[in-house]
Amino acid sequence: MSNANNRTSKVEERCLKQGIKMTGQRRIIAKVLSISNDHPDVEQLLQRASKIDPKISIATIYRTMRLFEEHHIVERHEFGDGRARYEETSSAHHDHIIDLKSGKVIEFQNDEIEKLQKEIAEDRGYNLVDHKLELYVTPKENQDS
Amino acid sequence: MSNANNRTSKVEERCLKQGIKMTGQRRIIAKVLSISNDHPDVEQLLQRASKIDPKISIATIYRTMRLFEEHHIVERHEFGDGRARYEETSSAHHDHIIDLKSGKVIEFQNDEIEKLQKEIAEDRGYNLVDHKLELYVTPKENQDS
DNA sequence: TTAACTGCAAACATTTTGCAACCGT
DNA sequence: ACGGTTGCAAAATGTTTGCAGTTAA
Repeated sequence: MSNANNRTSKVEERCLKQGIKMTGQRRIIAKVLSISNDHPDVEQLLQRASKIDPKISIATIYRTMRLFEEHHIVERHEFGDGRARYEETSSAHHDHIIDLKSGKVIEFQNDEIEKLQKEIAEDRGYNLVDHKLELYVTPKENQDS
Repeated sequence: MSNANNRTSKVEERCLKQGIKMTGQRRIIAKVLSISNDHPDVEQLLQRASKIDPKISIATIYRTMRLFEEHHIVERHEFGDGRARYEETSSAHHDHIIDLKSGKVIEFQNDEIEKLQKEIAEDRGYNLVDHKLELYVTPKENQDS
C-alpha cells in the first residue's frame, strides 16, 4: 500500500478538462475542495491544505481560489461574516439558508423562485446573469430538527 | 433668507422617535441619507457630508451608520464590490437588481417570491428572520430602456 | 455636569501584489 | 530553458478602536 490516495480528485479533473496547469499546490487545494462538503473560508482551506503540505501559503490559496472561480470550478459566497467562503460548483444550482443560531449553511433549490427571478429581470429589459438568494433564519422553538 | 434648510430631515425624525441623541454630525448624516435616493457607500456619504461640514470624520460615518443600522433606520447591503452600501429603510420591503454594465441598482418587489421564501424556511423548521435577494443582470441588446 | 460623542491615528482583518526563487512542461 | 507559479513580506482596502478633547441634554 504505497502512495495511497494519489488518484485525481473530482475538482482536479475539472481543472484538467479546462487546461489549467496543475501544480502540486493546486492538486492539494483541488483535493481539499473535493472532499469538503461545507462552505470553507480561506483560513479553513489553508488549514486543511496544510495537513497535506505544511509549506503551502495563504497567498496561493487566494490565487488558486480566484483562478478556480474564474473557471467556474468553485463559487464564492459572502454570507455576511466578512470573509469569502467557497464551494465546488455543483451541476444543480441551489441557494442557501443560513442558520443564524448555529452558523450552519443549508442548501435548497426552488424552480418557482428561479423562474420568477428570470421574469422580473426580463420584464425590465435585462438578461439575468447571476443571482444571490440567502435566507437568514432561526430555528423554530418546540422543535429539534 | 437666513439659515435656510434647517428643518429636521426625515431620517432625523426617525432618530428622535427612537430617542437617539442628535449631534451636529448625526444631523448632517441624517440629512444626507434623507436626500439620497441611491445606495451610497461610506466614502460617498463622507463626501456628501463634507460639503456641509468639512471637518466630519470617516470614523463618525462608520459609527453613525452602525448606530442607524442597529435602530433599523438604514439597511446595509453588500453588492459584491467589497464595501458596504446603505439606504434609508423604507416601509415597503424590496430587493435589488444590479446592472453589471452600469453599476446601477434598481429596486423591485415581488410578493410571490417573498411568500415562497417564507414557506421554504418554515418547511425546514425555521423562522425566516431576514433575506437577501439580488439579481445581477446585463441590458438586453436591441433595447435601450 | 457628565456621560456620550468626535477626530485623529493606530490597529485590525481580509485580500492583493512585487519580487526572487522554483517548478512543470 | 522559460514562462508560469510559489512563498514571503509588504501594501492595499475597508472597517474598528483607544484616547484625549468636545458637546448635548
